[in-house]
Amino acid sequence: MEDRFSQQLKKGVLEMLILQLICEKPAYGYELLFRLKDHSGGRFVLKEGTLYPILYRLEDDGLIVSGWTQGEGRAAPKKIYKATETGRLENIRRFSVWQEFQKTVNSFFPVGDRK
Amino acid sequence: MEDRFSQQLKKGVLEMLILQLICEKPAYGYELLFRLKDHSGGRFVLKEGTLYPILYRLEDDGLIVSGWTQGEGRAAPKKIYKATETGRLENIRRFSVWQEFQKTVNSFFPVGDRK
DNA sequence: TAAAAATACTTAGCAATGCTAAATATTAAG
DNA sequence: CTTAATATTTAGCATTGCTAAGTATTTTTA
Repeated sequence: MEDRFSQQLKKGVLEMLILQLICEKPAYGYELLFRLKDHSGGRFVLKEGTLYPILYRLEDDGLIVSGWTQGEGRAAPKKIYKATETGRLENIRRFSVWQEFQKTVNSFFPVGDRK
Repeated sequence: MEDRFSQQLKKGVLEMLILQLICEKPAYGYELLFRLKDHSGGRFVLKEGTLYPILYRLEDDGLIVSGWTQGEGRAAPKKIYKATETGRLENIRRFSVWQEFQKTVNSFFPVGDRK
């Protein structure tokens, strides 16, 4: 299990990362679990109960849109998400806010501490 | 007002920063509001209702200890917090976790995006 | 071919933390 | 004397990540 601190650090950031992944390439939910896990070197391993509500929020906020795949062959239908133009702009804005945030936080620690 | 995203980014980080400030120098609550605001260039401006519960948590977790000032002159008593040895170790650990976390998150964004 | 595992999505309820707001009390400033 | 600043406390809400469980289909395995 993960400690409380690491858990809290993710707040907000997970949504940013999922939006970034969808901006890179349209994706369906279950697939994102693996892209997140792989891309983070196993550091962000989510259960479905964490991921799907994030997708619903992003859609409610108009940052992504969803559509079901038409039965290709005999595969079960999947819900594909892709970024809207608003979503792409918001993604850029969030990364910029995140970068500023990092700078501010890091400035609290003397340079010597940053190995 | 601040947007939801910026608000969520603070989760966990505020507690880390307050512990860091107290590790640097013992302090009382009200004073920390100003040190936080000044050190962050006005980016972390807390109400008392945000700060004090963080101090109580840090104390409950044994990372800081408190003591009241003896009436110096006719000044009202203040509750001074200082870091315990456990607190100093935990502070170092958290900064290390925070640094790893930043690296992982940043790796999701192509280098070109990082201005 | 029957059982098990993997794929895929949904939902309910809990825990942690930041936010607003307000109450209390003392001291300093007008 | 009234107001503002200092200083601490507490209550209640919103957001978001977590666990857990349920449903349904497809693929693998025994």
